[in-house]
Amino acid sequence: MTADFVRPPTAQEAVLTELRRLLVTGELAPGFPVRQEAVAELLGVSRVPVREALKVLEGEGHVKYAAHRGYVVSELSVEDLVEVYRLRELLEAEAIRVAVPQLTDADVEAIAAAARQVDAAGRTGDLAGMTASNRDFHFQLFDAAGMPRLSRTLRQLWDATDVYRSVYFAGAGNRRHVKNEHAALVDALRAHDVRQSIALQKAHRDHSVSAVTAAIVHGSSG
Amino acid sequence: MTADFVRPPTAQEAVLTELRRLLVTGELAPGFPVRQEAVAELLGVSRVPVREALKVLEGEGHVKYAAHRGYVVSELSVEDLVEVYRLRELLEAEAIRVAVPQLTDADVEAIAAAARQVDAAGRTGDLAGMTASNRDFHFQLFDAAGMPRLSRTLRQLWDATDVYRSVYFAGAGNRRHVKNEHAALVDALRAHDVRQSIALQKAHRDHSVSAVTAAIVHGSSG
DNA sequence: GAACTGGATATTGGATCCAATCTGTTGCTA
DNA sequence: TAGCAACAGATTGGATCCAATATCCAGTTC
Repeated sequence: MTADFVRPPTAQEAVLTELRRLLVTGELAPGFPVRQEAVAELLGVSRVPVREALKVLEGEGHVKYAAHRGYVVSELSVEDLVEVYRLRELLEAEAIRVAVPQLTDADVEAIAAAARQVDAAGRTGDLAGMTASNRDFHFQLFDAAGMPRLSRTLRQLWDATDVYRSVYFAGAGNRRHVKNEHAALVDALRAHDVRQSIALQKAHRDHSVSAVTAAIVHGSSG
Repeated sequence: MTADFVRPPTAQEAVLTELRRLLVTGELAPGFPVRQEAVAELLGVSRVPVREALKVLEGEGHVKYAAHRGYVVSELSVEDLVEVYRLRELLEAEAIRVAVPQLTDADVEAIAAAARQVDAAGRTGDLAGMTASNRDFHFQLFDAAGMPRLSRTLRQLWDATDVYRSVYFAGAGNRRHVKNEHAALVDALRAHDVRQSIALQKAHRDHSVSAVTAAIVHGSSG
């Protein structure tokens, strides 16, 4: 019997996972109301676990809630996006500052492996795979700082723009950029060069921000 | 009829407010399990809104959740505390950097008024009043940056240590410190002096960290 | 005596039902 | 026609009931 299949211990978790997927794929699009009954029926559960999952997503900013009016998928304005990237700049720099000096060879290799996975997913045009392994690449680095609260905050910030991120990976030119930038960052990590790592991460981030900005101004009706 | 009392539109909100109060006053002490039934009975509601409120608190890190085992009030280790203060340092500096140049006279006066309220509460020994108006003092400044996500993140960080904060205000010497430091900060704000404001906020924060650290190592059994 | 098995109890998880609120529409009135 | 009241349907909020799981303890086996 294969042991790598774990059914979620609770329905709330299963609902949460599925709602996250619907949000990042855009099947639940920004601005749309989330009908509890519809979600419950879709997933074959009652509304109770749906409501608990929605409360989690509300805390993460993915949906907005108004009493007796329900949940709506959050829309990200350009100002929000700029703020998210500014906060990421401050916090990712801290994570790198702390993590890089204490990276082991095994850490670096794991990060490099994630970079190769991004690349592999890119070659097959697997957008979901790219976003997942890209996230893996960056958070292996951030988590190495050993600051769980920092990691959690960074995850929230990344989550907020996840809906729009896949548009960046859709462009072939961007994919080539990503590959080169990841490779350069791995080199800097291997050399334990903090300044260079921070600079490369910043450049990497700045490249994606314009693509995501464009996605927002075109995608949103307002 | 006085209009300043608004009953919460939903029970979840009422439960959330009350649970927050129980957490900051320590009536729900770190490490203790939160029995849904007990909370529900205490507040005269069913377990459903209690569970939704607990999911919010879980997202904020106030309680920890394990499936089928329920919620436990989070404990803050000294490492957690150090991390929280480091993140505050980074983010509060940013808030001040953005807010101070664009503070209006009215903003400064509102902040100064909050400082007087802290002082007034201090003279009557009203610890809850002190923590509340102290928070008001600082977040009027942070919010003036016009960065809602930054404000939200800072609130989470402040919340995390709120349980332990009142011990700081309990000392008469600390109260005098607070008064002087708030006054100095208001002067710097009035002068629109960013560097000085950041420095004073840092000193202010550093003074409280040792008191809170002491509270943790004495209060916790581990 | 240590480890395991089975069941009793406490607690959480989820489904269903009903109440409260919101939204859109119809019809009335000025 | 503009505005308002009343009603109907849809949707959310909450209470209750039952199921699933965990914990604890007694009894059994080796």
